[in-house]
Amino acid sequence: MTVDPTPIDPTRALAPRFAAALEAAFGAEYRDTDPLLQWSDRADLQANCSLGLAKRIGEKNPRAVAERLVAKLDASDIVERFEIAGPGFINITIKSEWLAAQLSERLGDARMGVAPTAAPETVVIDYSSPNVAKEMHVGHLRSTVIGDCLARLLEWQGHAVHRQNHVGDWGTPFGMLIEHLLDLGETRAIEELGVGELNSFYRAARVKFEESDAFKDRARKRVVALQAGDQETLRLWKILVDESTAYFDAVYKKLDVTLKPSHIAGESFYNPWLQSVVDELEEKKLSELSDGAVCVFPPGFVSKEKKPLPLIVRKSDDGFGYPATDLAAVRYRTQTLKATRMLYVVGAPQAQHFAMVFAVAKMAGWLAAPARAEHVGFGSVLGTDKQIYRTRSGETVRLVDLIDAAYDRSLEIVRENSTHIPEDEQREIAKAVGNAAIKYADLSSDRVKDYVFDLDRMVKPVGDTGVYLLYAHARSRSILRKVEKEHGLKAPEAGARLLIEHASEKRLVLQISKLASVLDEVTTVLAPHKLCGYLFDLSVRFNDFWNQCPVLQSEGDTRLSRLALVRATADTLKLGLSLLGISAPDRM
RNA sequence: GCGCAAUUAGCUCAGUUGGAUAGAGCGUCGGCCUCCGGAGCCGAAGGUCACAGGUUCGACUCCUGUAUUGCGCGCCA
Repeated sequence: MTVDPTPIDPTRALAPRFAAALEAAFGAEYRDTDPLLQWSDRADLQANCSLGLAKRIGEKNPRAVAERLVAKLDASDIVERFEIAGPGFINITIKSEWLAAQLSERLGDARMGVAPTAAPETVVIDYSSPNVAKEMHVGHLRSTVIGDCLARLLEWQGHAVHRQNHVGDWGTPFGMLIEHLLDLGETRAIEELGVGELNSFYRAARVKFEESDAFKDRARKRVVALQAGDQETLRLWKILVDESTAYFDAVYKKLDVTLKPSHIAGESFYNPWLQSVVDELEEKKLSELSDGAVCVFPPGFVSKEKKPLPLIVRKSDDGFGYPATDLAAVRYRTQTLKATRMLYVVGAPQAQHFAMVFAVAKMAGWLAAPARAEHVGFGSVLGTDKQIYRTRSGETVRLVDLIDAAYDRSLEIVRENSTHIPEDEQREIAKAVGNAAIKYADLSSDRVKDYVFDLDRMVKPVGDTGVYLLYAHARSRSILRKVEKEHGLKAPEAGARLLIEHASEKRLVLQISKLASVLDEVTTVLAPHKLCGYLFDLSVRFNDFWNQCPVLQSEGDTRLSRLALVRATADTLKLGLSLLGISAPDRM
């Protein structure tokens, strides 16, 4: 006995019925016409295809087209009634019994009836990418949160996901960083880095570099030694990398992010292949020498005065720039990791850079169908003054300070509202609340736009916030706990009888039924904010149901049925939140 | 100068492939506790979808132009 992999979603269940009706009414060539099924605020669903069809058929009256279509529709098991409205919209009311049966079958399923993808891929997600010996700041927040969400989603759908943390662990700054480390002494340097004092470490090195010619000279020589593979220099470099890795790991744990040290494949990782990238480009006659630098001029990219825009693969001083590293990474990911989909979760300003890298990679044959790469760009984090988010003194904000601030505010709120919960559990809840606040605020608006970071707003337990969703979830769990304790009733399992009687119950179940198609859309267009919107709507409908349909006070089949709805809601919220990277406590 | 993106209610944001009356949240005002958790719910006020043209049965959505803002544009990553 296998569970029907067809999702509960009535738009999917109806799609083949429409295809058949379109063929019956207008001929085989109309079978594949999109019925344009949409969720509707005037009915449960609406189909908008009649208006376009009328034109194609040459029928003047779209209402007549709708009538012919409805006459051929065989869906009485799913649909209670079709109504033709306005110029020819088909409004659809779904049978409550059908919805109930669909949901009942999937009750208690860990995937809420959503089947894994039929076409699993190997997906590389490049995200977070902090710099070694440098503080993580708000700029890393978005990449980390968005990338981690996409990684969870795609993995859950059944894809093989490779998380790739492309940390900045190579390049000229390491000359001055290593020399500064030597000045401090290894022990003290490790101490400083160990407690996360990366800002002051980096800044001190920078100041010396700018103020002292002697230091600058040492730094330059050190860079040469590093690139030449000098053992002692590499050992010192490794100290910086290891200390930073431990620091990043602590931040990820704090933020509840799935990145681990093993996911790090930084710039240095690609060093062995940089020359061969250049060689291969030269062999394929794709590159040319321009002012002493090895450049590729991908077609379609022009700078000022219509000059072709180069991707500088090797600089005139023979050093490799980041384009070389990025190209080596593309080649590694398609050829070694066998990725067919690559996501680069990097700020929107780098759109042109990635467009050029991908174009060159295609020219070189490193990025060929079915493999494709997508730059998952995102906007800047702004302060409430609409300027780039900074501290009052104008410095960039440390990511850890931000997380801590959210945690502190959350703890205040939890202490105020959850006096019945012991203190150690309050702290755990506050961690979840703080992370929910930060992540939901980041994920809930269209990622490509800038967003305003407003801690006061995001930790509020009211409104469209992560905390509101956690509360809805905790309320639902509270009922399930209570009914078990007071009445000895367990949460209903698959097959339980569901009675959808009240309008708010139907609205709730319809919302639950959308999960599969929402998740599909979210991973297709890489838009976590659509999942946020879905979960917010679900919470609103649940709270409405809560107010209108008493569970514990009801009896018999009604109570069991409502319990099932509570369980389905709780499970859906928990699942959806977990895919966003947010953990939902059972009580708060 | 060229290119990319953005512009929707006082504020922060949604708006599906071009579909009916452009939706939420916050804030404001007014209601709902003999009721499972009030961190909740319901209602009201609030809009020339930046502006001007165009495409069509129909435009927040597509096209052109203008304005404003942000970001890119050969050896920093």
